[in-house]
This record gives sequence, C-alpha cells and structure tokens, in this order.
Amino acid sequence: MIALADCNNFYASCERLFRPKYIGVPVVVLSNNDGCVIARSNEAKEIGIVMGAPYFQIKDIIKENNIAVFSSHYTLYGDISARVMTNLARFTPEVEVYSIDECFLNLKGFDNLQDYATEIRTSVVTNTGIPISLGVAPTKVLAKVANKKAKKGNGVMVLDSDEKISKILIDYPVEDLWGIGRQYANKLISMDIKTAEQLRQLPIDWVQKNLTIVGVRMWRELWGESCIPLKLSLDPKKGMCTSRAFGKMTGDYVELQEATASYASRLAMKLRREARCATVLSVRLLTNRFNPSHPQCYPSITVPLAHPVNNTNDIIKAALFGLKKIYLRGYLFQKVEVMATGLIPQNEVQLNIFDKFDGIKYDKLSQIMDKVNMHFGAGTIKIATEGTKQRWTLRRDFLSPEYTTNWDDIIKTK
DNA sequence: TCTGGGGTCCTAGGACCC
DNA sequence: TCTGGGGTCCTAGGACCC
Repeated sequence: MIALADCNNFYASCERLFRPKYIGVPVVVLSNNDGCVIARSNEAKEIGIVMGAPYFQIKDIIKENNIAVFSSHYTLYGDISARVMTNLARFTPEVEVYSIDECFLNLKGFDNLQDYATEIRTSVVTNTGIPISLGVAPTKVLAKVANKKAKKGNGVMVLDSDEKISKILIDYPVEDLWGIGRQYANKLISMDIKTAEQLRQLPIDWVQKNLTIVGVRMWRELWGESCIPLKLSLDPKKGMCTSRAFGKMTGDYVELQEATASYASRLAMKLRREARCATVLSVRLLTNRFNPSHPQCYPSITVPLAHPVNNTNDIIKAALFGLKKIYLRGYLFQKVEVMATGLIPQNEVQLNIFDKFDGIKYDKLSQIMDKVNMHFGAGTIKIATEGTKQRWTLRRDFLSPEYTTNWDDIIKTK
C-alpha cells in the first residue's frame, strides 16, 4: 500500500506558522510579482477566491473580506518543506518527495493502516505545525484519489478494498484524476465520460489511442495494478531554466542586459549546486501576451558552448552573446528566459588539448562567490553586469520575514 | 499599472545509418 | 521494368505535474 501525504494549503499554512493571528482568518499567497493567487486558506476558498485569480482583479474582494495577502516566499516554504519531509521519513524507509508539499510513502508490510496513517498525520502536525492529509491505497493514482477525499473529511482515508475503491470512483470527477489535465478533461467530458469509474470502464485500446501510454498506466492504476513505481532517488536534471517576469516591462537594452546577466548568474549557481555543466545555453525574450495592444514577439536563440561550463562568468558571457543576437528595438519586454540544456556531470567534463580553455580561474572565482553568498546572504557579491539599480526586479509588496533562514528575522521572545 | 516558474514524459516525423 | 527493411537519433510540439 502507498500513502500520499499532502500538506493542506501549504504556502498559506507556512505564512501562518509564526503568526497565529492569521489562524482562522482568510489568507492568500500570490505568485511572483504579486501576480496571481497560488495558495488559499480554507476561509479564502469559502469566500470564493479561485486558484490562479489575478490579484489586481480581486483587490476589492480582498479588501471587503479582510483577506491577508502574502507575496510568495520560497526560502521559507522550502525550509518548512524540509522539516515536514524529515518527519515523514521516520515512518517508512521508502519515501518519494514528489513536490514541495507532497510525499509518497511505501507502507507495504505495515498493519492497521488507518491507525498508522493517523499517527503519521498527528506527528507531522505536532512537530512542524503544518496540517497534512493522508490518502492510502494500492497505487499512486488511487492514493491521490484517497488524499483528495481525506482533505474533505478528517484528514485520513484508506482505500483497502475493491468495494471502497469502486464506491469512491463512481462519483469522482474525471478531471480531478492525477494525469488528466485540461485538454484530456475537455476531450473526455465532450464524449460524456465524466467520472473516474466511466474512464475505468473504457477498453484499454481506446485509452492507449486517445491518452497514450501515460493514460494506460493511469487506467491500470485505477484498477489497482501498480505501474508508477516510487522514485526513491532523484534523477539528475536534463535541463535547467531561470525565467522570471520583470517588475515592469522594459525595452531598454542595458536593463535587459542586467536582467539576463542576473538570471544567467542564478542559473550558473543552480548548475553548480547540482554539480552539472551545460553544453548548450538558450536565451529567449518575451513581450507581454496579456497586452495585445503592444506589438508581440518572442525571439530566441540557442548558443552551443565550446566547453561544458557552470561558472558564472562563462554562462553570463554566453547569455549576453545570445541577447545581443535576438534583441529587437521598439518592443517592450516582460520577461527573459535563460535555459541550460545538454547537461553533463561536472566531474565528467572532457578536457580538450586543442582548447585554450581558461575557465579554471572562473570556476575558482564562482566557488568563492558561492561561499561568500552562502555565508552573508544571496546577492552579497555579484558580477558587475548584473547592475546595481535593477529596476526590473520582482514586485514583492507583501513579503513575510525569513523566520527560519535569516538570523535577523528569527522571532524574539521575552 | 497589474496576469507565475520550473520541470517531466510521449509522439510523430525527418535525417541518417547499413 | 523494377526502387527494401530495419534501426537510431534528434527535434518540435503537445500533454501533464506541482
């Protein structure tokens, strides 16, 4: 049996953790640039705030209902997530951290699953302050179903018999299944397939033809046959991307250079953290697609790197080279994306005797910068092209303190 | 004024190999 | 007159996830 542990309204719960005054009142958390709602407390859901609602469109409702608003704060959420996962890992040797707020647990061989799941839940709530729900079932897809049901009940749902499974699937909306997104949902509903049970009753050939092999796996899992194994270790990433909308649109080349250099620097840091080097770098500029009155364009370029690298200087150099090639005058850009692909392990980089590669000194420089920034805080030391004014940076008007990751923000008690 | 970011996997089609 | 079979690799596009 597999359990899915899922934090309730995770980001909203994190914001509440150190400020009990927000318990019991509606809370929402916004995406980057304070753009859209990406997490809601139950009270905010009841008021009718929908997932993904643009903040500027719901400002009035927020004011009328005294909803507490927060900018997203991933340093905090990441740290709280690690606490939750550490707690969960005490209950079984096999866990898969599936996302920042979800974890699969292999409960094979455990007895009294209802009691055990309840114990897990109580433990996490007590030790971390984050409420979670557990769904337990023979497969991952069914554990997802169970979890959703658990959230509506008392936080734990165990599906340990065919009768229980059938009973739940019969009115389980097909679009709520793990693996059915908007496109597939539209397709299925237009064919009058509205519930998980109806989907399960379709012939497998139909599923293969219309929902591909991915759909077939899900279909089998609905019948209790485990097809999506637990991933116990992380696969090395195949690509990495740093992409972020600006706080304001800009067509200014110097500003775009600053932003591109800055994102490239962040990307290089991520590469080093995973001990990978990039062989290809792509850069793309994007205008604001929500503003059709402005001319639109999405120029991009792929820059092969002569030597696989992950030092900040070489990554910035390649990114700025790309930017220069694609920059178009007369457009207002909303976003730049810097993407690294063709990743290889850092310790497998081939040396080339014909190369006059002088990156070694830059590698060393990057290592020192990482140390400084780790110790004194991100951005303490950076490359000059990243700029000092940075007028394009994120809007984060409602940012909470870094309660667990910054000495200055730790709560003081008397 | 204002609309997120970062990933994975699968398929189809084309280029190329012997 | 007639023009194979079997395979790999790459890319773009489309679906999905949180």
